[in-house]
Amino acid sequence: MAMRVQRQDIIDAAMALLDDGGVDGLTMRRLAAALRIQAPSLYWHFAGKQALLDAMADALLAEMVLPEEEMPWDGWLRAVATEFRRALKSRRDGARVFAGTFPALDNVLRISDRIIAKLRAAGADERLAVRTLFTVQYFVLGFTIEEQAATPPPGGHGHEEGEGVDLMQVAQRLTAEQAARYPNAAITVKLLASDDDDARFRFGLDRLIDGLKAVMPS
Amino acid sequence: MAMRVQRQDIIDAAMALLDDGGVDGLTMRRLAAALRIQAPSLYWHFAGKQALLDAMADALLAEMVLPEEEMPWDGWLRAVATEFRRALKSRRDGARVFAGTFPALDNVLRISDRIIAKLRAAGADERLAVRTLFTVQYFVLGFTIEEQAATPPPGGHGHEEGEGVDLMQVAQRLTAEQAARYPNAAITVKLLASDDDDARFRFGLDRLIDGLKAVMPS
DNA sequence: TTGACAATCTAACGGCGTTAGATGAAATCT
DNA sequence: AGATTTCATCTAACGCCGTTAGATTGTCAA
Repeated sequence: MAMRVQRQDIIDAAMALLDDGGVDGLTMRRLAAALRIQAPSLYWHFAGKQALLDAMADALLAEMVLPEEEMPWDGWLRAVATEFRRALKSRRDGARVFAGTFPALDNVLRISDRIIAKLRAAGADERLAVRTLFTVQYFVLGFTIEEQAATPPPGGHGHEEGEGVDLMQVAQRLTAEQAARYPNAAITVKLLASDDDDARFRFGLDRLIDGLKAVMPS
Repeated sequence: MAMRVQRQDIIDAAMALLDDGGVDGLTMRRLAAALRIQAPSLYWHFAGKQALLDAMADALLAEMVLPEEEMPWDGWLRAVATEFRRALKSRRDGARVFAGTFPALDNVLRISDRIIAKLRAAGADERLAVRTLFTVQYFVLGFTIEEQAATPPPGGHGHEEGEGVDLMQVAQRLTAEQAARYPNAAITVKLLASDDDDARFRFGLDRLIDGLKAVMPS
């Protein structure tokens, strides 16, 4: 007699399933099992798996809180980008889920709209505003995908040795020959593994926004 | 009696299969069929599909030609980034293939090494050089993934109506309600569909490198 | 000739997304 | 109250997928 499943229940369960198992462990059958129904029943609520993933991507953005309206555009944009990364990281493989979609869903539209409005209010024309939006988005998305692809240093309470790339392991597996031939690359891997992700993110974002400042009319 | 298949033959065939069918159409069975062998035979040459994809990602970079050594670092880096995008776009879904790997393979190491060397020669310390490298890489990768996810405007000789997102179609499917509530977002989709990809890429890349210039010692 | 090794084969396992069509439960209408 | 529609689920199955186990072939060296 269990209560019937609603669309939002499915999204919630899918998010939970995403957190353990990652996107590769998220299957329609497992999702159905978690909801105590059979897999084909999901297709009454969603046209297919992609539609579910689109809804999940949109749900990720629902958690975003936009900064106050009064800030100057550059600080505001930096805050939005930081919040975007936070939202993507709130679920395992969140960035990969988002990157695989092109959803014209409510939250995506809502946030895009706000960003464009802010930039236009700061004096940008349509094209500059749109290009700025997407440039920042590409950076954040690319950064976060790779950030989530690396298994966190051993602190991460229970990482199950599943998927993900262990940077330290990569560094050690470089053959002596490779390390000798490409010494800078060898250093890169080691340094990347020890660098602070938040600081790295801030570095790139600040460079980008610095560059954008130079072409904004204000 | 047909000649036995070599590792490189498999990579070549996989690249060809990637161009029609995309990454979703690239299966071990189809790849084997194209080579006139059975699917399990592939596992003698590659440990698994991921190893094949890693090799493909590395092969994408093999086509990169680095600019002359004498350029100033900023122009040189811009040229490398442009060439990186070109290499990713040389095959359908190339950016997605590359993004799904973390290969410590020869071409990746070789090119990383050259970039770090160039930045260090320009006065950057290790950390600045590494952060610069990855910041640019994230932008290019993010940009190109989304660029390749959009089906090109009707010019693209035979695009088979397969996967990919048609921006014009997205724009038209926005409900009147959505367009009314998020007018800036509606404009965004239309403008994005009509903007020139090369110019958009140059815009973001130039802003990024401008921002980097401000923190390079030189 | 005999062995070793490289490269392929057949057969199968378990899992996947998805479809077709029947079945039940709840709300709505007459 | 009974009939009908709509919502939500079910069973059964199809055609793929990546991958493994283990037998079999071809080729070259000792």
